Amino acid sequence: MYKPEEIEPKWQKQWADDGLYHADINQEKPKFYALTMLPYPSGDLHIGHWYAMTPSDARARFKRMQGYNVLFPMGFDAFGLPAENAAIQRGIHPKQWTYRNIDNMRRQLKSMGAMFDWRREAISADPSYYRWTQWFFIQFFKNNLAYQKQAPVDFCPNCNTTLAREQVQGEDRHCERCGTPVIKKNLTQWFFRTTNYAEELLDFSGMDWPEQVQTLQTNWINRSEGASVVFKTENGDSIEVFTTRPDTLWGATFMVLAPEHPLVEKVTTPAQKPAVESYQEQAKHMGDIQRESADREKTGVFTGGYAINPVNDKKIPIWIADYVLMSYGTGAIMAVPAHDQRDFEFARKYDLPIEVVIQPADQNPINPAEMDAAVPASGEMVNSGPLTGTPGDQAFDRAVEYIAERGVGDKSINYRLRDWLISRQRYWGAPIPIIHCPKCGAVAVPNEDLPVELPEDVEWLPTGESPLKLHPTWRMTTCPQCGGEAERETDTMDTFMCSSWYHLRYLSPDYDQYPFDPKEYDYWMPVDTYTGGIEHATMHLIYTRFFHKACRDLGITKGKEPMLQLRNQGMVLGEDNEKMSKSRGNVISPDDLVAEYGADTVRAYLMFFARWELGAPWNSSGIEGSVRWLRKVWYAFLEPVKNAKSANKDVLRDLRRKVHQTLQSVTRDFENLGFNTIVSGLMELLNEMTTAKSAGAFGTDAWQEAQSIYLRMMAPVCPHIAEELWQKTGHDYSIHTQPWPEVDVAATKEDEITLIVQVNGKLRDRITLPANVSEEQAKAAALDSENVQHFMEGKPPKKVIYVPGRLVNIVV
RNA sequence: GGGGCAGUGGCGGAAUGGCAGACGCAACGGACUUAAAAUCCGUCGGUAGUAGUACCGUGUGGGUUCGACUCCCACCUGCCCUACCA
Repeated sequence: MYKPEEIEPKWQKQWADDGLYHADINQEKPKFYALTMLPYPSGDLHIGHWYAMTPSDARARFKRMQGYNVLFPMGFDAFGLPAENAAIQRGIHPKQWTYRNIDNMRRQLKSMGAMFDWRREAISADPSYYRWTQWFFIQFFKNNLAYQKQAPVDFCPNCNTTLAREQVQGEDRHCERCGTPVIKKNLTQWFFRTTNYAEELLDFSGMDWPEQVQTLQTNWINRSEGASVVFKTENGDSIEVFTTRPDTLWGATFMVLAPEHPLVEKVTTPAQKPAVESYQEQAKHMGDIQRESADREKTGVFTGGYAINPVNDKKIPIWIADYVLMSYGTGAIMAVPAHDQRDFEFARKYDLPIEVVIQPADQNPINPAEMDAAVPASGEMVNSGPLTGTPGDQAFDRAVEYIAERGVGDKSINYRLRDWLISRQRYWGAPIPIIHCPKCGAVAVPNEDLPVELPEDVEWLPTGESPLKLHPTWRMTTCPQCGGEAERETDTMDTFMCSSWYHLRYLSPDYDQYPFDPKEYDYWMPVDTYTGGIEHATMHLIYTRFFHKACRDLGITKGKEPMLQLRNQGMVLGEDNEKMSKSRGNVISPDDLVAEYGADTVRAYLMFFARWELGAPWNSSGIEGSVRWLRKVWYAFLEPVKNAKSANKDVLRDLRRKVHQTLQSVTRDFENLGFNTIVSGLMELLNEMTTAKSAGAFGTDAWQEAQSIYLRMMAPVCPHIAEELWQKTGHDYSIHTQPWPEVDVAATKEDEITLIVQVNGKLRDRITLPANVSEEQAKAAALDSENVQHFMEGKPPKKVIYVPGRLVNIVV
């Protein structure tokens, strides 16, 4: 009887006692760093965690059997808001809540039978971990990669904290964590200079990452080429604008500033002041959702001020309007109503002049008075002073040259990517290691004082405000520079900061001289295969790339990228085809499944039931297929067949062929992470083996070989039953240290082939021929076929196509 | 508005441009059983036919090719990302 409840705990204990999955530096072997995104300790391991981790584990095991020294670590992304919510709602300290969950989840992870090297576990909420998170912050701070600025930032009123731009999602601009629509607040916050790396982050060369992730990141960074041009106001202030159409500069008939633009106050005339201020007030109170909706009618107010168009010295009015956003470009635009739809609408509404300066070749001369929409196409420059007559394909470059020569602007590249806002007004995170001194300003906490530990004696108010702000003593300290009274920064870091470098902490979680042991780094990095959900495409995966590159420039890390190959798994939906959630009651619990079927069955089913990168709805009866498979394997290998015949040579040769053909395809599928066809290939081979067994193959040399190869192919998928059967069939412990079997190419060759015969591309017959048949013989045999002749209707063949080993196609 | 991904039986899915539907689930028929479960055997895209077999069939319409689920173009549907981005 196959009893997973007995064999699984037994082998898990044995493997742990023997340190079977310990990965240590070994210069003799090629290394392989397999990494799967670490879980947040929310309380229970979800079937989605299993779906993400099991195939990654199987792939890591396969690599190990191939002879690689494989590192496959696990840890916990342990800081974050749910812990604090538990504190507020249930009165449990976040630390207690988190570490209790970690204990439970570690137990659940162990029930998977994965090859995690638990000695390398890292928990981001441990002071020994966040000490280095803080150290990284200080390196960034000292090298001008971390800075403070006041800006209108996104704030989640439910989570009571600011968010990075990436963490605001969807049309309604909601919080990534809780779904509440965010609001804008003007606050002083800490940022990392991710924009310094915008250009480099667009370079995916040498990386084996899914196209989709590259596209998502490329779109997110959104590089646009144009020019920056400086306009002067009448009293000499500069207003810089960014434009992608410098060739339309002569058509700029007004300027628009964002309502929050710092120059608004200066350019506004006393007469316009009341109108401007009331518009600013209105813009401030309007939600971003309304404000950024493109179909809203454009509104704005004249400031009374004027600017000079630097190419033609024309005096043009300065307006403010909320369709110009302070957060993109310079927060100011030159408006070219003839060639930009937004500016056109605005000009028509407020009766501002429209000047045509581009004439596309395929259109009739444009008359501004009759236009009902802007003409955004490129074309010959007209009414453009010295550049009039410049053809469309040269217009951009000539215009840029012209403004550069006159010193009023230059070519410029703009990105939508923003600097990463890392301040969080929360308790349960790594404190930002800064001391604010009234004399010295923001001063980094000295290295010897790290970590800045979170105080444990804290209280939560129902408001959700950070207890660090309210703590009676923690906040008060002295300035490391002048020794005077000073205050600690009370904001903590975005948890994405912790997860930007966890792959480095795994290398040496106990090392206390540096974030990682350089020897370990040199051996293991970079990560060879990284797996996780695609939802991190524009968050974690951008942050961690930025982090690596920034650290590289500081001499901390090496190489272009931290993760060479990336693969994304899909999502397991509930049986009702909806996202699993407690409120829907469609949650599948891995603990229940393991109790009912055993871990190997769950692993096999998760790898089999869907294309990994797509995911699929769960199917409770589908798992029966995996149950039957393992039961059949058990009996096929252990029970001798009753009244056995003796197998003939054909049976054994066919068996060997199928075994080695399967080995070929399974090896390829493991390499390419094609997990569903690994399992289906093994099922198919088992069916063949069962047939061979009843034909008397059991116990023969060919059978022994088949069995040995089968169990080794199965070992990465179902490690427990494979180990048990390996032992029971007389092999030495452990199957997981065995080499991956080698394909006997000669054995895979068919000695007979079935040629399909087509007439005009339609299947008309199948003929069986010796594998070494010549082209002439094959064609002759095909033409000889009765059915083929029937469909040729007596016509002579015009052409006969022969694909060796596959088909003959007769064209008549 | 811009960009991306996907569309194959009742379901999940398979198929280096070459036999569409491997493998599995469900369903149906049968064997074993007093019965059920388990197990085993068989059927399982549609239409016509007792059958051999024929015709149709991979979202729709075109194209390339001796040959298209696969490559190209257009469209439809669904999902995801993004968006007054200057």
